[in-house]
Amino acid sequence: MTTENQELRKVGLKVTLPRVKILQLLDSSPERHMSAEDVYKALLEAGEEVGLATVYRVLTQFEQAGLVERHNFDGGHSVFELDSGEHHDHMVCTKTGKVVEFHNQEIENLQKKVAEELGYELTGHSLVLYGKPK
Amino acid sequence: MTTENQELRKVGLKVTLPRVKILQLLDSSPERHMSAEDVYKALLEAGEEVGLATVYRVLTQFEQAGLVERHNFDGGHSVFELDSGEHHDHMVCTKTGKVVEFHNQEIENLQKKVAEELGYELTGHSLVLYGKPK
DNA sequence: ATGTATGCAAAACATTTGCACCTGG
DNA sequence: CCAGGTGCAAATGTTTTGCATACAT
Repeated sequence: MTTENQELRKVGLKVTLPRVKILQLLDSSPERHMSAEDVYKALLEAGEEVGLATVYRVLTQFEQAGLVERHNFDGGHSVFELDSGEHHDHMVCTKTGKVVEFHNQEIENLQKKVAEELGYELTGHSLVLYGKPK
Repeated sequence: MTTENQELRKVGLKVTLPRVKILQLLDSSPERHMSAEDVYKALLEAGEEVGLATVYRVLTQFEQAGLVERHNFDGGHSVFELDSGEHHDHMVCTKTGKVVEFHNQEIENLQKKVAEELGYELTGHSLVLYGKPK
């Protein structure tokens, strides 16, 4: 029984071919941040027959199950990445579209402080930096 | 000569009815953050005949001219707000959806620092905090 | 077997664009 | 007058959905 199968069962999803293939792909791809289209094309190239609609459905299920995170970067489409369990933010190269992950505890702390000064308990945040290579 | 006309001329845009109306609306609306659809509906309700395509074109021109800022919050559509000249980020109340603006120079500085450590020149960023009232 | 998942095509959105007509300077 | 702006409808790109078929348990 593979790791993927166990992960799927753990979150209450039936073990089906598309789900296993997509999970494997996200796990093994050198590019951690993929759009639904990216996933779809990668599977086709690997000779797997999966419908684009299924890719969307599965990724959404994975998101709800906490297996992946969905990010709405600029550009009109969402990107997905396996939830590593370690929180991080993203920096997007405006030239190549490359996504770099980073974590800065100082920024995290300041966000919490800002929220509290405004009278809120911070429950989440989205931080994306855009820049060009220097 | 109204303030709106002057602003349009200043950025090199012809003074046309749709542009003036949209600028007035953004200036006077109690809700500073509006989608293209919001603007379109508000104008219709005010008895103004403007095409949705024109709203999009005008808002895009305003953005390029620096009159408004476009934000891609979660939810699949962009929201626009008049550029007050003072940069700020947003905190969204997860309970009421209310949007609060804030500015924190320390965070701004850290973002720049992070980008540079990653080898990029920071050209933009998107920071949205989510929280519930305490 | 049987309820769920899938694939396909069509629908649903938000946004953009082509084009004939209208308008501001 | 005439370059540029507008309205409409059609095109676009992304994501969702309806439905008949295929699959997991």
